[in-house]
Amino acid sequence: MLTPQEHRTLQFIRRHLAEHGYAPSLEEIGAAIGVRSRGSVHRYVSRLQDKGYLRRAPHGARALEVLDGPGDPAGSLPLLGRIAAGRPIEAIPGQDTLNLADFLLGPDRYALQVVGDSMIEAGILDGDTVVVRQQDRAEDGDIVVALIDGQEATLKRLRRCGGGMIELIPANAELSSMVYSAERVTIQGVVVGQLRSYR
Amino acid sequence: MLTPQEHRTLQFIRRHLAEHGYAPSLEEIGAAIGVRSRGSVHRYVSRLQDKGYLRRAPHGARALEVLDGPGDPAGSLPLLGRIAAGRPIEAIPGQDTLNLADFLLGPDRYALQVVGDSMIEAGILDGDTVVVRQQDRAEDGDIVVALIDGQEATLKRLRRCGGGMIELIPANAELSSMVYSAERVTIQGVVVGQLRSYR
DNA sequence: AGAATAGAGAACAAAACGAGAACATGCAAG
DNA sequence: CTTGCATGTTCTCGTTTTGTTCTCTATTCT
Repeated sequence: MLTPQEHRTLQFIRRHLAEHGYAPSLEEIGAAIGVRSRGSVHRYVSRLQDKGYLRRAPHGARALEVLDGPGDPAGSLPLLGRIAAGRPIEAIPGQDTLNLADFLLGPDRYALQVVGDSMIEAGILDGDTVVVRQQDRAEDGDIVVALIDGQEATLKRLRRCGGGMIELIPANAELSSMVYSAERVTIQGVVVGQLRSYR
Repeated sequence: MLTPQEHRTLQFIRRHLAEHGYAPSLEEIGAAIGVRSRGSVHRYVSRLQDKGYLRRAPHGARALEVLDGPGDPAGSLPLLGRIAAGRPIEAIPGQDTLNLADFLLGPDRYALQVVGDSMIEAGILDGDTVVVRQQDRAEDGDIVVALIDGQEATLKRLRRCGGGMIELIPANAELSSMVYSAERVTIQGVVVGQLRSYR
């Protein structure tokens, strides 16, 4: 079992890792847990390593890695069924678990946070996050991340007009679609998923 | 594990790649992370390559490819930034990873697949999946799973009227809201998240 | 008192860092 | 083809940060 200081150390390392993407230095850990001496911090980290909570490369700066503690989330939700207005919730045969990874993850994917209302009628609201698969081709009707003149990035629905022209259609009646010659438009990726968190 | 500079380098390469479709030059990377010397940048890129985050063709200009880094924890996506129509993709300070579990999972949550268009103006489309937190209370304005007369389940926005009446408001101008006495309505949960997968 | 533990800090070693020179390579303009 | 430019590669140098190993002291517990 961990001592209070060891626990604080591990907590801080986890938090720092989540927040910055890289491990803290001994100095930083010390500042966080209220210890001035790097040597003392070193002792904590060594003990956490011995107890199997951390892995560490000798002499590598910030070469800390947090190992799986007990009780890490599995990444899935119970999928109870379908809800339609005015009916009881109906189970989906053969489908009782929603695995987030299967649902959204995949190779060459990344997330972008959407600013603005240009795709609101496609159910993509200001502040939503879209999952984009990186690729340079898209089909008509796909929602794409497009680069115009190598400068402006935008999220729009794609349609090919005749004559090498490309139409980028917002899903917002207040905005009008733009038509560009194909050379001016580069497709950076296609939206394959979307997610939102309330509050 | 990555050092802070290595991390910034990788983030910038990812973003540049997503936005422009080709890798940045050493000079551009240097400018982005605040290093004047191409040699130093080269060292970063080499180290990222050694650590398995990048692949690189020798002597090819801008011949960089981002691999699925060993440091990317399972169940997460690289969050490259914000996209607003007509602007370059802008990095989000202090936020470069989207952890699906943090984003959507939590205690007492389950998923429901939505059938119908009754919440379309709230960005919840037919076929979307909503994440619901099970609870029997909700605040005005929450989107709730409500059970009417213990029979019909429905997804609506909640509003309390005076006199023990409850209004369930669809987000669809073609439908009208329904008002029930409080006894007839049971709240099953509150929508806390939503996700969608295209194709 | 004696043993165990924690923090401070010194001293050293290794790694990371930034700069910049020098050279190689590939590409495109002339 | 030659030249020039952008780019990648390989160095060296000096500095700073970071990790490692000590010893010393204070505190706690038995």
